[in-house]
Amino acid sequence: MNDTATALTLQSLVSKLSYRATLDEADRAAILSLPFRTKMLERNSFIVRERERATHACVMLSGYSVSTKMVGTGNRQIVSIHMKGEMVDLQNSLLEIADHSVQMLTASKVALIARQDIVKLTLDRPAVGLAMWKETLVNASIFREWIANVGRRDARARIAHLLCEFSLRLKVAGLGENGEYELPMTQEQLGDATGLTAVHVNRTIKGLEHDGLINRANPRSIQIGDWRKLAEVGDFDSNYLHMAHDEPALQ
Amino acid sequence: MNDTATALTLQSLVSKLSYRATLDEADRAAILSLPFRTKMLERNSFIVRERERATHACVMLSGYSVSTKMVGTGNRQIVSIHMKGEMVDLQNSLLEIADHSVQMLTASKVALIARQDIVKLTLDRPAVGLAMWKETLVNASIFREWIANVGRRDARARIAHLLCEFSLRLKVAGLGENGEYELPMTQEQLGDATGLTAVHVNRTIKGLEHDGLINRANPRSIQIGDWRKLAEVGDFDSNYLHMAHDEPALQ
DNA sequence: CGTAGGCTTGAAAAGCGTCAATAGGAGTGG
DNA sequence: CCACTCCTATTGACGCTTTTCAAGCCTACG
Repeated sequence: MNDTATALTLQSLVSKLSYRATLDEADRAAILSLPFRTKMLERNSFIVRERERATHACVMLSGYSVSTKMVGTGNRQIVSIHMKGEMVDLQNSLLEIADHSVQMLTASKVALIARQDIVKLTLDRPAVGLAMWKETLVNASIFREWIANVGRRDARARIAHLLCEFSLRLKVAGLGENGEYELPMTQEQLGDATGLTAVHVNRTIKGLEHDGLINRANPRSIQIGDWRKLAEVGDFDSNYLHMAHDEPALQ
Repeated sequence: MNDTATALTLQSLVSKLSYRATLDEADRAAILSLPFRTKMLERNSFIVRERERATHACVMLSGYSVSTKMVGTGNRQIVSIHMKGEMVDLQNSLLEIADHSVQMLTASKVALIARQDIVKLTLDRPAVGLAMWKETLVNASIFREWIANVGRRDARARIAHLLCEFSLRLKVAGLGENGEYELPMTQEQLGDATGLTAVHVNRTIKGLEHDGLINRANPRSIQIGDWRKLAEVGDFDSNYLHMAHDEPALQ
């Protein structure tokens, strides 16, 4: 399972965890030697569904996925989006009963890691445990920002904020440059992420475009026309992403 | 500093961490011997403010506090509430620059623990690290539910949901019985937690009262008249709190 | 070339916010 | 103990943002 090809597979996880924590050689080696299996998942397929028992965490190797929750009225709320290199579903697997679903936005390749191997790694290499814990804390910080976004900003600011967040996170993931990127979601999904309807998302995006804050060659390709203004409209401050102070994406 | 009186101070933290994780005697002893100092904080005072450098985590020994974020328009969003026995501000202290403020709702006693002592404890006793990590994961789960609450439920459901959450959490903390408890916040603060205005919170609560879902001897004392209906209106399912299956509060 | 999913637009309704005024209660100082 | 003040709760009228419903369009893909 861990042949040369796949020995590099978890390198993206090592990089991710090294970003905010100090890991020594033994720590890195322990991560790379985690037992895992890769899996190709189709668009719209689920890694786990709310209320199911989750047994594996997974690392996104390509594509995008979202964490979602359904509410009583049948509406859906997207609570986070996951990109290449990110660990998904630690929450569900460590806490056993899933409190949310994880669904692919695009066809994606993932590496599955069993719950007990994560626990064992944490106990054997506490520095790695601390690093994963910090990742969880950063995710929690993003959740807090999303609560504020959905709770206290109007539609225009919510969308602008999300576009700014995407811009930075995609840049860090190597999926966009100069404020130019492909939106990873439909307008309906943008609505699910911002607590708006698809109709109103549409009107709001067109409004931002009309005002020159963004340009769109087609509905999904975003080019930020005026970062400063967009960030102002979206009340965006990258602090909550807890990126390194010398992060190139922040320059 | 750790005399007999204060040796029991962190017992509430031991209990909290033992709730979802397995800790042996050495683990418990290590937690109890954490260096700390206690502090009495006034109502409305801050433990830490957004963008400041946080150096200490703290354990709530009495009273209530909230984590808040300000948005551009001057509005405030409460992103979580903290009760007796809970660890606050791990996020801020481990990640260094605070992404939110923590403010007392009531006069409260807290125990302050230095960041480096938490890190050291994690590295020395990885099982304790795992336990604290799990607490962070549960908090993250609550954040996700709040995103869904604020994003996809109407005012009536939001308030009903929050009242249900309070009921369970206060019962677990020993601060309420039979769906009867004192609301730890004003209607303005309820609005900040649910993304509504104080005026609309007032109308909504009165609506719930009018329909017999709750009773109020005075504005702050809540008695849930019909738990089942209130939970239905609030689309409340306690799964996201990740309580033990045999938790008495769930019976 | 036909179909389905996503995008766009309009009109009307609903929910919630804003503004404004009043009332109640707890704490403070005289 | 009373008067005063501040904070919180309550209520009404009005307006605006966002939703809902409905229809048409575009584009990728079979």
